[in-house]
Amino acid sequence: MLRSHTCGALRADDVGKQVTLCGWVDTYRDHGGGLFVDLRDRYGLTQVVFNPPQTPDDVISASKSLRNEFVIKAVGEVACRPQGQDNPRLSTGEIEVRVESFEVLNECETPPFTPGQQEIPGEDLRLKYRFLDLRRASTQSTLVLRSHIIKTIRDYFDKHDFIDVETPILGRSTPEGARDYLVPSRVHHDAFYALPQSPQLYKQILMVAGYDRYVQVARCFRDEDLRADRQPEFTQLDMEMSFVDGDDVIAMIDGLVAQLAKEFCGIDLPTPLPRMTYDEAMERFGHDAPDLRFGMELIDCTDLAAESEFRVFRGPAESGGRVRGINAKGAAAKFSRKRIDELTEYVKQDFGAKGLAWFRVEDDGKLWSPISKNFADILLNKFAERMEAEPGDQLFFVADTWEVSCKALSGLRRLLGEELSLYKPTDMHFSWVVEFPMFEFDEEGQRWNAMHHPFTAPRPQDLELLRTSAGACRAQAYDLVINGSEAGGGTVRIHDQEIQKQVFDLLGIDPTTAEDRFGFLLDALKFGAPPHAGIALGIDRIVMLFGGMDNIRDCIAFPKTQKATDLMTGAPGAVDRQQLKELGVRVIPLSES
RNA sequence: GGGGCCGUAGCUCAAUUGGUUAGAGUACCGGACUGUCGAUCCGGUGGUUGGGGGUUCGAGUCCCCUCGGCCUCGCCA
Repeated sequence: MLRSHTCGALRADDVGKQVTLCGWVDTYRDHGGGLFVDLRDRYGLTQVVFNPPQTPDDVISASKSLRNEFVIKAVGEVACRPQGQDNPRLSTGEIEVRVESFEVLNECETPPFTPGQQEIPGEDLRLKYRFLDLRRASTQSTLVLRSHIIKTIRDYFDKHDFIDVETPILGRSTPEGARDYLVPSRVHHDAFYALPQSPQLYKQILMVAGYDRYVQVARCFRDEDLRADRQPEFTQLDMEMSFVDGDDVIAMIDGLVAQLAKEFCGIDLPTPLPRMTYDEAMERFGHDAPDLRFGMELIDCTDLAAESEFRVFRGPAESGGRVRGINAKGAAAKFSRKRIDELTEYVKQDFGAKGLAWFRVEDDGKLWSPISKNFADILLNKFAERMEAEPGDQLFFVADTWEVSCKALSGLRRLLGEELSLYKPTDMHFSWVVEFPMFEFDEEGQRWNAMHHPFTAPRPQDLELLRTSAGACRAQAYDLVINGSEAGGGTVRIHDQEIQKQVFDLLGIDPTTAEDRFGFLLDALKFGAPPHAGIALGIDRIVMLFGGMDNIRDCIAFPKTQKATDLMTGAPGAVDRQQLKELGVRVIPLSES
């Protein structure tokens, strides 16, 4: 060991000890006669002092060459700081190390930015020089948090008799779900592996194999466009249980979430966590992962809209659409016409809404709007009553198809919730959304798609609907929602071949295709598959939410940019012609593709 | 593929309606200073305003193309 202590270890108790510290020069203050260095490692900062009489003259003059981010080893005695010169902002602020000798372990070129500086550099620079960015205290504490969260999760499942089984990274492409990352096979011309989107099929196989409680911290890959909370490779806490139903899985995760909340937020979370059906979530919030840190629920006014002469409202109301509104309580003064125009543009551009209607509630309780002349007074009063409008409120309405009204209003609700500070940044809310639809209709392909995946079991009482009305069929599926983010999702799996066949049939997967794609799973189901269910949690998102971050890149050591590149390594990059030849792969020029 | 924001010194930012030699803080270099902790003080280096084209007497500023970063719709569970 080159060091006797870390830079976060020393306290007043250690005064008088001879110590050796190693670390990076976080800042230095040259006083001519002497020099102060804040020496940094991942445990903290300790002030090391190059000053007479403890520090010999030649050592002091040598110390003048120190610069930011030099790596040094300093030997000296721990001393109390002079009276009144404690630094209460440092945990080591009562002491300092008076240097007797030191060694530069490595110099540092003038860095593009320093981890100790006040301003955080642009994200592109941080990603290019990730090794510098990762030296910053805040990124280090995030990765420490991540490590601790994962340890808590692992311990929790270990305590509950789960076993950790690794599954392959090189697997087989399944056209379901997201776009696969492909890896060409050298040995087999014209054949490709796919990186796993999740270990879904393997964990079901493990259930058939009798490993009735499986868990894995699994890296997953999806070749889709990125978002603030989506990376092309990400980490799931994947688990599966046999001889259980959905409630058992939910209860198991409830226990885990309560422990995480206790340990990392200091919250005593009552369990079971609240549950809401998908249908209720869409009706009340317009979203399948509603942010329940605040209210401002969607209120249906379709019946009232149908009574109006206003075509914009009456049209959708009479043609199967919906007219719904949200009430921004007491916020009318905060919405300038310009801001309302921006919000209108937002719902139009992002969700295809035709517009955004709005009313201000006047002091006399009457609704006022540029469009209010289109409504009889008596009808306006009904709207006001339905919306629980009080003077000073601002109402927004979207009149459109059910789908557009959900998307536009939930988007608006999320935006306004943040803008109007309807919750504290430290608030945490955990809940479940359950009973998702089994299928969603793909308008383009004019066919049903699995909402989760094709092995999701329908609710027992909905088995009949598989034949009669697929759209109404609800799944034994459940999503964990934290602060309006989908933090995880799982299902009870089909273990009955007959039901599986029906589902495939509905999805338009014929027996030959099914056999070709999932034959191994169907085989396994024939050989004594126990009832099983499971879930996968998004570790990155959970760390992001627990750490109060708004961006998934900040809790991943080496994340990718929005265009899925790594600015540090330059990945993805061109490869040697010979490599391609071995793989039997030829690149089509961009102009031809 | 669509929409939006951004790109000026190593870094963080400023620059009036399109107007003279593009500034500040910090970093860096040199000097001063015996206790600082965002040290201070004095001096200095540092710019293809992301790149290309255009409009104009004149472009950091306006227009077009392009590259890059971020947010978002589509996509994705």
